[in-house]
Amino acid sequence: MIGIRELADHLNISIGTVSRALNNKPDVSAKTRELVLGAAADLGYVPNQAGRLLRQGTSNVIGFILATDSEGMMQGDLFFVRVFDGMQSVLSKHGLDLVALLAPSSEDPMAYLQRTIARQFYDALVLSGIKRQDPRITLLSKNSVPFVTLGRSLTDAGQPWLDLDFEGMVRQSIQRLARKGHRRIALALPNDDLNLGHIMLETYRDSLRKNNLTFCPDLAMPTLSGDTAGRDLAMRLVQRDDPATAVIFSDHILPFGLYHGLADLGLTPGKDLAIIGIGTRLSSLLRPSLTHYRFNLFELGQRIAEALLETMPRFQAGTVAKLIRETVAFTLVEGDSDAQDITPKSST
Amino acid sequence: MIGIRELADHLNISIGTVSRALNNKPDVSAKTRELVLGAAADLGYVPNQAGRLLRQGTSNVIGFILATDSEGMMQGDLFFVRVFDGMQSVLSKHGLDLVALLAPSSEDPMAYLQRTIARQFYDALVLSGIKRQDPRITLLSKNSVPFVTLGRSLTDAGQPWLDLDFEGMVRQSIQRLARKGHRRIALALPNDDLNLGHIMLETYRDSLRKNNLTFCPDLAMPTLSGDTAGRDLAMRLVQRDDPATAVIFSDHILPFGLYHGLADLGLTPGKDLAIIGIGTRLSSLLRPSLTHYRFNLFELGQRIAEALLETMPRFQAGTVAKLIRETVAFTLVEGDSDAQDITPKSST
DNA sequence: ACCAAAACCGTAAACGTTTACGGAAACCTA
DNA sequence: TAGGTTTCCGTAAACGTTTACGGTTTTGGT
Repeated sequence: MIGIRELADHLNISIGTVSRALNNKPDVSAKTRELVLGAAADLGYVPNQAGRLLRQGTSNVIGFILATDSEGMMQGDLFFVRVFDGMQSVLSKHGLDLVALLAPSSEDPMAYLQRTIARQFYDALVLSGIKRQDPRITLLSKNSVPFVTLGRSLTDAGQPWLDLDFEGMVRQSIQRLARKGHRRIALALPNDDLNLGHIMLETYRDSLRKNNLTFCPDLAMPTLSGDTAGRDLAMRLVQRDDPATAVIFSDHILPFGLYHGLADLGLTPGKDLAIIGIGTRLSSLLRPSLTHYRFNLFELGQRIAEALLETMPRFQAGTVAKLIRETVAFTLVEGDSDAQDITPKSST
Repeated sequence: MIGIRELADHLNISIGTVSRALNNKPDVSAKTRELVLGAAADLGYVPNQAGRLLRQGTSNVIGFILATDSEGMMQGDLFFVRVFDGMQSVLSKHGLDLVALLAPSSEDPMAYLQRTIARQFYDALVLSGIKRQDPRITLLSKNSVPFVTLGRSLTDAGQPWLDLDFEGMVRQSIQRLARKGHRRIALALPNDDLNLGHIMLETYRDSLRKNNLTFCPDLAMPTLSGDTAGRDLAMRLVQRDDPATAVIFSDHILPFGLYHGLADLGLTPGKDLAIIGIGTRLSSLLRPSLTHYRFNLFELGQRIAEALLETMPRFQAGTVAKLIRETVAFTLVEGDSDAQDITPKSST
């Protein structure tokens, strides 16, 4: 492993000049610059990151802190892959690398984060699995670590955030369902300490009102995530005096369980219960086909990366940083799971 | 952010002593050690990793290089989460951290790896998505980076490897199927440049022979991964002169498409075609229930971590390193998808 | 040909650690 | 108490890089 010293000796040149040549600094002639770059390529020189990090306090590495929920199950599963790709497509243009940090399920998230930022390994961080109240945000802010959150929180440190447009999803779903005559539309809510649930609930109430539907508290149903949750939910939706005729959800695993829960009850999705919510590639495998929303995760990743760059002092040269806070749009994949119109015929 | 210098000044002590106290080195009295540790905790001192890395060339960080296949889709999806957790449960005991490296889909894997090891950020690496011939292995070996592969390869640098027991899976599946009268057992093979496919194929041939079944080349079927592949496969299996009566697979997504492919043809899994292969939690959602094998991923992670430690000079004090090369066992989850006995009745 | 300015380059300090080395103090033994 | 041993601690060098500073050479204008 060759260092800048050897490279300099090899060219009979000082290490200062070599460094300047490599880093596109001025005060070095075009000729020697070429020479240096050539030799660097030939000898396979790569700057040692430790030395650089120590000297200028910057590592060119961004950390993406993945949330692991209480069951030790990564939130999102196959969700993040495209997001990463999108981020990297932007970051690599600026010489930045991206790594994923998996908090051990055995360790307290705050302790882990503390340790991580104290190490000073990462130039910036992305926080996911944002809680409604999230002390991690204030911790990062206090230590003035550049960061972006994937998700919104009541804890606000003025940081940029990106999020998926769950409001839009709920609003549009309710409109679709209302138009087809649904009056009893249920909402499957995620873990209560995630802000997501609150956002959805609020949109749900508001949107019901706008469609002249009455809000019924027991139709806003807290739901576990995971494979068995869907079956449970199926029971809770239809085995009651006033069954729901439709359900909206935000967990892409849920419909799998839901479908089978209905099947066990002898019911058919889209006929006995309208189903609509967030999906992935996998969702296309359901029959009857699931009406669901997909997000452009690659684009989301790109946007996160851009927001990150804005937070890093290094990239704010001249231009005043604008605070990126936005939700990314979704596209509807129409299926049969909410196709049926159940409006009572006016002429009997 | 406080450094060792400040810590030393605060105690009117030299930085050398402070460093020794913190690192459990001898040559420091019990009294001052306590003092130092106390002050460090009070002032929230955490050693700067850059300085340490530069001085002693070790970062306490392990990199897990995740494979991204040609479609830019992470191989494994929700597969790796438990593996990570298992690794961390071991690594954290030795003060090591784990990060996941996602190779950008736009970059050549070799170039990425080259860059990564040149940076000298990681004390050891884990390689996944191992190819039958894998130049990455020789690259790491040449640069004498401690590493472990998750998967076997023909390219052998004497490194430790861990793998799932696909041989066992295939062997046991064939036994089960043969016992129930199946004569035409198909095998869904993954991407040809993965070693996995060759291993499976070899076991398949061998195992057929041992069960007095004839090997029929057109039943060893190359299969894409992804959601549509299952549907295609369904066609190819049954719409032919001599349909297969059973199929074995190693891709946990496949059965979802397979089930629907069969449904479209008016056929029922377990009745018209026996299905058995690798599964995950999600697999339990299929109906009729899927007979599948699950691996203890947490344990696999632990084992990988142990193998890693063996490769790191730091942890080889005294004991001679043993080369860990093993497959982890699986457990069978019995379902209905291969339950039916199709042995022709001898008495009509 | 002379001087000022510009262009280029070398020297050395600095980043925060760890650790080899030597010295001072304390302890033990005779 | 003298000498030797142990225990403890401070000093300074080293890791590989960037960068401020000053010096030398070249350039360009008169």
